[in-house]
Amino acid sequence: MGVQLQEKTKPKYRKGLWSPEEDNKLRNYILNHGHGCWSSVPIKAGLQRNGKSCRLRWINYLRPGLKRGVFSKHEEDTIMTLHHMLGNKWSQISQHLPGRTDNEIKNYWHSYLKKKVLKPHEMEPHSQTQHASSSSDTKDSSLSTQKLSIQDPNYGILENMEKSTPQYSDHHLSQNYNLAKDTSQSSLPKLLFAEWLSVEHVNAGGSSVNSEDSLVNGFDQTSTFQEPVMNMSGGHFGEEFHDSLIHNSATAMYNSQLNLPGQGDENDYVHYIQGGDLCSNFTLSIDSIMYV
DNA sequence: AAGCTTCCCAACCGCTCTACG
DNA sequence: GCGTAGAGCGGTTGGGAAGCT
Repeated sequence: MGVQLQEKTKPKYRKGLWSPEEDNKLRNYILNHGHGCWSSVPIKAGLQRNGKSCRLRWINYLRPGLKRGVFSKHEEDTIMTLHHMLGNKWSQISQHLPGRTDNEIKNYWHSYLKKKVLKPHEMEPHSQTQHASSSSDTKDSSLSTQKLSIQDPNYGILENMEKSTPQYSDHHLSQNYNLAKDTSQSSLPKLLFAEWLSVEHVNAGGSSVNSEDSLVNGFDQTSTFQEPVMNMSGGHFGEEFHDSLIHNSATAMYNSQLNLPGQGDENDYVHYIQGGDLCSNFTLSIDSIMYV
């Protein structure tokens, strides 16, 4: 009886944190075969997990193109705006933040933005110069500093390497973050939109990005980050928000000193964005420049 | 130095929705 | 129409790291 009952019980699935070996198994399987039916993935991949757990791990951690790291001011603003409009529709909000998962946004909301909404008068002064920090206490300040050190445009795909081989990330970061450091006195996390530009265009613009960096694990991260493209007509957002996006993007581009044809002042960049020339010429979406 | 507290975030849980037989 | 399985979503939890006393 007892034995029969035991035999009928569901198989014991492993729970808790994923090991690097499990990550590798899952990643390799999905990259080679696709996920298909999630319930069959752990069996075929040789994992002692249930399909749901595999799906979550892939979506929130292993999926190529994930950004991770500190949320930028624009991401933060986007979350605040969309949350005001949509409520706790994290999956919908995440659709407007490429490289961010709903879980990540949800966590960020509960750990930081919610407090910011509740206590705007206390949080505001810090948001001007330290929006990456979760609060004004010392722990969060130090945390933000720590997190800024790993704010890599390719961090999403380098994260595993960074965790297992810190020396790699140190080297990599020192190579690629001079610009981010130089362009911001304010310790704001910045994701340069050069990340989404083709290598030729980036190099032509005076920025140096190793072409190999955009091809990791056989994935073209550049193209990965270009989708989904935000509705430029403003259909997703109010007109005011849309205009501010355009303006902020133009300002960011101006500050980044890209060599765009006919560049002059920030207004030229606004025209590029609004006219669509930028997107067609530089394979750039409005989503990507939001992160500058 | 050690114990306690706080916070972050990865992961789990439970629910709803959809597709299919 | 009903039952079942799979997928997706949002709420919640718990481990661990960091700060505090």
